[in-house]
Amino acid sequence: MARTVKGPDARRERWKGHREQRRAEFVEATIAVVAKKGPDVGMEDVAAEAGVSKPVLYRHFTDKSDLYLAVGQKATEVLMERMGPALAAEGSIRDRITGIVDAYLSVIEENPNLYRFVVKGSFADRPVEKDVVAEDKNLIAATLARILGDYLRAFDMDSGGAEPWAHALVGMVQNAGDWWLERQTMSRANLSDYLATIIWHALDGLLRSAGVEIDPATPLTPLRLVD
Amino acid sequence: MARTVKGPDARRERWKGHREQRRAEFVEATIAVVAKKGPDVGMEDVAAEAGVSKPVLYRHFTDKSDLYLAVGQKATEVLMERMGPALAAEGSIRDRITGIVDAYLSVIEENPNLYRFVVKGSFADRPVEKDVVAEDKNLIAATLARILGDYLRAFDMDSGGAEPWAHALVGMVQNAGDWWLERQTMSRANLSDYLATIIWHALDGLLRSAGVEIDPATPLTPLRLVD
DNA sequence: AAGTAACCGTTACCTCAAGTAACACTTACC
DNA sequence: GGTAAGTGTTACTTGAGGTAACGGTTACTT
Repeated sequence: MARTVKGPDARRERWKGHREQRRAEFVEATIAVVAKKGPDVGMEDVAAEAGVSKPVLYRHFTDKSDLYLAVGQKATEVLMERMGPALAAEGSIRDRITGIVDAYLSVIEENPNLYRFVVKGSFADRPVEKDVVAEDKNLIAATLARILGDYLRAFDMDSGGAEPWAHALVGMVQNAGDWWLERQTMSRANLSDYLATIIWHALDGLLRSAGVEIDPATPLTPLRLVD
Repeated sequence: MARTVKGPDARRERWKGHREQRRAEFVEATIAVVAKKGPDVGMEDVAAEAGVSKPVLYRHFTDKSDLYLAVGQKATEVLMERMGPALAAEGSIRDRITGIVDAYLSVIEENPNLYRFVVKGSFADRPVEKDVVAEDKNLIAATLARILGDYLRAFDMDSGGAEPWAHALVGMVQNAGDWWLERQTMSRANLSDYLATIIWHALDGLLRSAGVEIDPATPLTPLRLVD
């Protein structure tokens, strides 16, 4: 009895969650070993950190770039979690922009090696197609583009520029952050403020040129969150 | 007679220029083979393209990253040559910004594989320290920072923001250009205009907040060229 | 109870690109 | 004629990514 109704064989289902969990475990191991030994770790190091030999690792990831990709996604997730509150926060626009930028900077400041691993160590050998960072940046940029587009449409403006805008903003913050991370010649708060100023002025100019006036101190209710 | 005054032995000097020329030759070969076979070429491919075997290549470059670096520098040189005129051009500020951005985009549009090789294929294996792209981006950013700083000082403004500004701008244009290059969903002119708009507004806002008013159509004599 | 589908894990190997050793020949300065 | 630079070759070493082949465990199926 029980289930003679059998789905395709319960032995197959038995592990469903387990595999996911195991992958996550290896991703954690990678992050740990990167934090310890710097961004130039190999598959063997990762396996060792997880207390296991290479083939086991390869049972869960087809490939180095597969692992790297997973790490990148995890990192993006962490990043998003940190930026989410800043995105949704109450307060003036100016302050919210600063908050978002600063959230980003604080994440890379706290995990410099992970950041380098994901951003620099990418491309996992051959295939330029399967770019690891690109995926993550695109995800972030897409999120941003959606938010921007919504706001533009809310003001009855052309939303065609939302995508280039989003990618421009992402690149701007990322590159400035990268520079800052390597030689820290100013405080984080300072940089956040500089970047937020640039963004704010650009945004203000854009709206102004469409005849929309906005006060930097206006709270401007969020249209929607990260979703 | 002649020169019994001997410098350290003329046999050493004899090749001085030659080595430089040879390096340049290999750099050209790399660029050629990358254009032909895509950004994922190995040392053997490069050597073959130059009609020579690997060890010869290694006589002139200590290392893969050494070659990559040289290629990056050459590419940066080309880029600078193309952006130079746009930097120095007469015309309104707005137009000049557009010109500079468009010059950049046109270069990556014409050499997509070289661009990918330099930007993505970087990091030449292990050493994250010796980052290939970073060098070039820093060079460009430094040039920009100098120009910006000079202008800011000319207006008696705090020039401390010039460096972050420069890195922000570089990242912005680079990332937007990257996105555009992969999926060309808008015309180059269109993107140039969007980016120039962002930059112009940011710049305008910065000056405005310091009480300086500037007309986008003002020619604004260049303080100095690339130098 | 026997079979089997999924996992656990190992050691020892293969592969391929980066980089090197060792060797031989050429040119022009000394 | 000696030698310091360069020209070039084939054949090797190295190291990291990735695989083969083996054996053990668990819990579902028959």
